[in-house]
Amino acid sequence: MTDTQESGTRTRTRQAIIDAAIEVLGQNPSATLGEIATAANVGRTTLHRYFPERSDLLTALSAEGTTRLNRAADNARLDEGTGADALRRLCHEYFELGSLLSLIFSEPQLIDDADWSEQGACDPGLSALVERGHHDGTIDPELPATWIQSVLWSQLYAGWSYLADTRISRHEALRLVVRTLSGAIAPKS
Amino acid sequence: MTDTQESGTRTRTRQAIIDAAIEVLGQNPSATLGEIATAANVGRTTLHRYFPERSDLLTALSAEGTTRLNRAADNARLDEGTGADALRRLCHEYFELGSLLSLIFSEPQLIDDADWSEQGACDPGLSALVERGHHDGTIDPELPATWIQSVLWSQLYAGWSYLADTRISRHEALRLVVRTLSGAIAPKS
DNA sequence: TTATAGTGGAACATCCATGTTCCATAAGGG
DNA sequence: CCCTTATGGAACATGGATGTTCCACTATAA
Repeated sequence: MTDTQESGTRTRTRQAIIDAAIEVLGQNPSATLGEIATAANVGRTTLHRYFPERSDLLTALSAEGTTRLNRAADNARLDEGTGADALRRLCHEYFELGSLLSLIFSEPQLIDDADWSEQGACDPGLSALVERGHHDGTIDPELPATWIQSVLWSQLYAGWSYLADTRISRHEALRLVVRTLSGAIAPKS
Repeated sequence: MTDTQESGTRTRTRQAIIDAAIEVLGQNPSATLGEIATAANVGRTTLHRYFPERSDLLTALSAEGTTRLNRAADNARLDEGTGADALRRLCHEYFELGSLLSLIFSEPQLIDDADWSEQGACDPGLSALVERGHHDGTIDPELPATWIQSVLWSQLYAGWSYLADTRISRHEALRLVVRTLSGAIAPKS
């Protein structure tokens, strides 16, 4: 490697741009590079200096998104407790991702690791979690893991939008999400 | 009025463009007018003849969407039976809207009647339905109507996407949606 | 068949996001 | 303090979507 290192200033600027991009693109996926630069308190020239093409920025967003997603999953300790409890923990962790939720939801192809996402597949950790839930009786056995993944994400997105649109507190929004998600996956009597 | 009438041919062409626009924009909200024209089997020139500007087409889509939405709500007979049953019927009807679901979900401002949507409000029919469900014990009283509306739409969207992404049948997708939605709104024991 | 309504393609102008270059200036490390 | 690094603005080029005009072609009705 020639220059694996980057100045502290550059690292900070780069991160500011990525953060701003997540916020802005999360609200409006077709936002302009100019808007992103403004949100990052940076000139459009500077943005191009770090990410020559729009696709370069998207690639960086993909990496950042994957990192945050994995960190959240780690924090949720998916292999502990019942399936339903693990899913609720994952829901809590993911909810903290904020605008990244909207971005991933509206531009799924940005993340979709080549790993899973192969037509009908899904996150392996989630898949195992659901399977466990099917057996320990905390997750409706009629619901496949892929569908539960869809429900989880759509509920998270709904909750985040709800939080943005109403006067509700973050805590209350999360409570609603977890409550409806819990009911959705619960085995039917 | 001078010419409230339009030739049969023109009416058909106009409708073909609107239908195509719903399909195409439902899949990709930033689709080109050229793509829409192609999908409608119509020249781009013709499209401009009916809708001089893009905004004119969007206005027409708004009207068409509202019409279909209202028709679906009528078919669901929201004032009959328990709140939960009425909501399930509405879910069935809305699911039939197909690509319109995606379009409304990704471009909510297209529909948002000035009527409701006023920060924290929602469809009055739905609101009444939920209130009824709160009292007849079929809908979790902790869930406000606005949140239930969010859940309904996000579930519908999830189900429609799921249908598009997997090899599942339309009927099976709807079954999953109704099943999870029913659990989500059910009063907790 | 003739006249009219409806259509589609080609060519053109325009706008806007994108990407590039250049330069003056500000910031930070030595 | 000085020199390198980093930045932001202005100006310009480019490409794609949009909107317009014009004309030839087709179908339909009289």
